[in-house]
Amino acid sequence: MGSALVSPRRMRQYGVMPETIPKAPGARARVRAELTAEIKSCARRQLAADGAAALSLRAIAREMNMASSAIYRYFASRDDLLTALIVDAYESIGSAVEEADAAMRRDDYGGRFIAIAATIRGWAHTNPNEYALIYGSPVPGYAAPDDTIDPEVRVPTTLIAVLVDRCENQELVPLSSSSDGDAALAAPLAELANFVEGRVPLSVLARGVRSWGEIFGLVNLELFGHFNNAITDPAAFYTYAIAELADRTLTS
Amino acid sequence: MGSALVSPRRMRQYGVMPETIPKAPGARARVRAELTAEIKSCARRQLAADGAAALSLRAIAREMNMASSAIYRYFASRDDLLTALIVDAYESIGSAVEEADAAMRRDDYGGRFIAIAATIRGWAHTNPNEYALIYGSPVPGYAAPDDTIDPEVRVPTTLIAVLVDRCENQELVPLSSSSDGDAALAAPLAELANFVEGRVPLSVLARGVRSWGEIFGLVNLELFGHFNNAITDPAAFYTYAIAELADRTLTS
DNA sequence: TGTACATCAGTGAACGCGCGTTCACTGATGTAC
DNA sequence: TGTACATCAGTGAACGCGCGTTCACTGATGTAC
Repeated sequence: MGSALVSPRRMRQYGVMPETIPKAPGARARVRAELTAEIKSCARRQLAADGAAALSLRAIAREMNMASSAIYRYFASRDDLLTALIVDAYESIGSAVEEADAAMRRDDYGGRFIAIAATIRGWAHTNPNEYALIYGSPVPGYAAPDDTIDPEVRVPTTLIAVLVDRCENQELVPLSSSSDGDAALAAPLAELANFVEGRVPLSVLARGVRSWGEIFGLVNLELFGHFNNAITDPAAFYTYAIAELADRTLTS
Repeated sequence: MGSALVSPRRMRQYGVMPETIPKAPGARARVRAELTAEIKSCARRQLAADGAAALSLRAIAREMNMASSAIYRYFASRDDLLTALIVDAYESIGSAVEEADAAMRRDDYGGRFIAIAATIRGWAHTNPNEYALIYGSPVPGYAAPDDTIDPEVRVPTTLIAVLVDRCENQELVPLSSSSDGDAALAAPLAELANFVEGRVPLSVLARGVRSWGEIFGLVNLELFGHFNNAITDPAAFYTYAIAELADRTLTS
């Protein structure tokens, strides 16, 4: 593997970078990145088959025709691999949601909201076990490190951005029970309010959180089997529900 | 254990049933029921410590000072025990919710709704791992048998009962977008509609499902850690949210 | 440019562990007559 | 009523398995001069 590759140093001497010759980071680094990715995708396949708790380094090594000890060249421990998978999952759904949002006209607030909500369900259906990994019950004995926070926050941040844009760029008709509720909400939503820096009234922020809850609640209930024998067509119902939800979240 | 007990047959001869003497089902059956319960409560403790995937028959036996093989006198397999725990958890939250509902005046629809929603969150906080067991990601490699359906359905059924009562006993002002939506909802909600036998308009039924989603969505997000660094006081926010939700679910 | 050395990927054996489940058994409890 | 037999709870050893992780090692790739 990589036996015909030329070293980065030699490339720099030549002053050229032909397509067939690996780029700057070096052949070894590239192969390393590829194998790291392959381990993760293999792990993801295993995740899909048996869930996070059953994730096994030995099984991955077996599937990759490596010694089980070789995995430790790429991940320091099982927990490290799990963290990488969690981060990847958050980044994956985060990008999907951000792209869906970006594809809509900026001032089509309802459209953006619906696009985001639809993308969440779509991603969850395409990647059910990664979804369960990040939005299902926490893996026993595993404590997520701080690296997961930033990726985790991308979805709710995108949702909040819609609210912010809606409030900043359109004349805001105060939402029905807003004036009464704002005082009661100041303390409970303190952190979130600090994040949006007053660009969104508390009552609207509260609606945003409730929407966040409803979206993931519906997806959870469906994906984890609680709609069986009750909701005949979950996709159609979801479409209906998020249209209504967009309406009530973004208009007075 | 039970060495001084008198047999049921002898009791029947005596014609008396002193408190100190075991009742009809027989001493053995009673001890058996007690030990079965003890195994389950021990398993529940283990669940709380390490999650469902880590549930171990050997660990339970160890904690109970039994041979690991003895557990098989009470549960045919690990999956059987897991099923029993799942059924118990559903029954537990089901009873809690039904009792909370029953404690309210029948025609206080908002109060009943709020009581139900508050009880769900309360139960989840008191029994976080049982909650995760039934509302979190499914246990890998475990397929819930049909015995779990009836207990599972108690919570949503109680919620629906409030809607039914509300629609049957109060003059119903049609909910805003109901007339338009009903056609689109007929197919997706067919099974549920069949269950309520037309006592509730489809648009109201849809609101019920959405509420169900929001309630469990909010509880899930909070319990599984997604409110960290965002919602400062989840309990207060939840109280606010379900009050609003009750409003929008039950009034026009 | 070629050579000497350092870095790194991957190996295979081993450690120590816990698991679910089966089985032949002992002894206590319940039942029929 | 007491006795003979059947039922059942619980034991302890064993089977076969997979796991995460460590370690000393080999050989290939990259680097400095």
